[in-house]
Amino acid sequence: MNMTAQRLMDLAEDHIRDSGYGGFSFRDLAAEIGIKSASVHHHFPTKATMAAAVARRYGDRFLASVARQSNENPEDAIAAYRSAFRAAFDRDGRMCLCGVLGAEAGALTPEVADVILSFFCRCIEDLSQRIGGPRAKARAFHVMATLEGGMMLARAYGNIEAFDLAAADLV
Amino acid sequence: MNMTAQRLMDLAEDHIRDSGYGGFSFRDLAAEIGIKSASVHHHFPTKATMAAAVARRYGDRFLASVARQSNENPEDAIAAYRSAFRAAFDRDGRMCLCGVLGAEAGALTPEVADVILSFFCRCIEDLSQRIGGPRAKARAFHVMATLEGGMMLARAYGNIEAFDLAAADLV
DNA sequence: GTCTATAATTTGATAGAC
DNA sequence: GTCTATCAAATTATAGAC
Repeated sequence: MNMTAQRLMDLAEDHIRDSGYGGFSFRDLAAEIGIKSASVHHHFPTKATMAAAVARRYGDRFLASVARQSNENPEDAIAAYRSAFRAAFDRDGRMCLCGVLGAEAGALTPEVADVILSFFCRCIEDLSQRIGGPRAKARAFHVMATLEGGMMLARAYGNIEAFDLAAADLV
Repeated sequence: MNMTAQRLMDLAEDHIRDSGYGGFSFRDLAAEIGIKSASVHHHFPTKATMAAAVARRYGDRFLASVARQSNENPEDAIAAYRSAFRAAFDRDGRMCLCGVLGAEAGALTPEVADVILSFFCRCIEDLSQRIGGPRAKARAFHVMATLEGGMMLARAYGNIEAFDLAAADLV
């Protein structure tokens, strides 16, 4: 993966997090780094392929980031996920890439939908194991839903306070 | 508002709930009821105007639906919201229209974004009053975030069980 | 209220030269 | 790896007849 492909993925990631799958075009991305749209096809054969690659990289990075957090007890695991999502939103006011695409599920090719589903499965599996106990699975679903929904509300309000209010009492 | 306009709004609502703002076109809607796209412009001047009208009607109907539920205590209010969203998802496997558009916030015109924000404000104001107590506002944000995120997860999983797990412990 | 016709733009994608 | 050139299709929108 060379530098141009990485810059293209960076831009696509920003656009998707801001406006969804329809929020970027090969022409726009190309113009933003000073090349032509035909050159983008050299790095990614189709738009769906590129979106899948971006979502895969996003998921890998996110999981790696929460894995670096401490893991003493269930509260730590939940806090790690909350702070990872919060930091991203605080940085640029955009929400979770997989959350945006998950909401648009009907517009996705199976290739992209698989990556999105995989992201949620991996998060919930990881959270479940770290939370533990008889209600681990339900608690993991609850945490992911609240954090994704909290980012959605913060997007609509244009204010991270909505996320903080929504996620304050997460247990 | 005549019957053709209502049928067009019904179709647009389904498409948006499935695939977002980019998930419908005037041509598609027109074809689905057997007219031409130029005729759609007679009922709605622009696509953004139509999306705003659809979102407004969706919000009015949703608020009216939860208002009809009993309101004895905070648990009743939360249950009313949960069952209203759940019933819609169970009916056709699609999520909340305002949730989808909220996630795509960057792609919306100010006109549409205003309606989406208004929906969440109205829900949270209503929930807050019915929940009551010192933590009412935070609890309302938490409930809305969990339900919207729960629908997003159910969309990604293609299974309402994800919603039920996420929302099971809502208080 | 619906139609035909069409404008103007954007989009995803390809062929082939350098 | 990037370019020029181009295609085929889709999209939003408008003008004006019926």
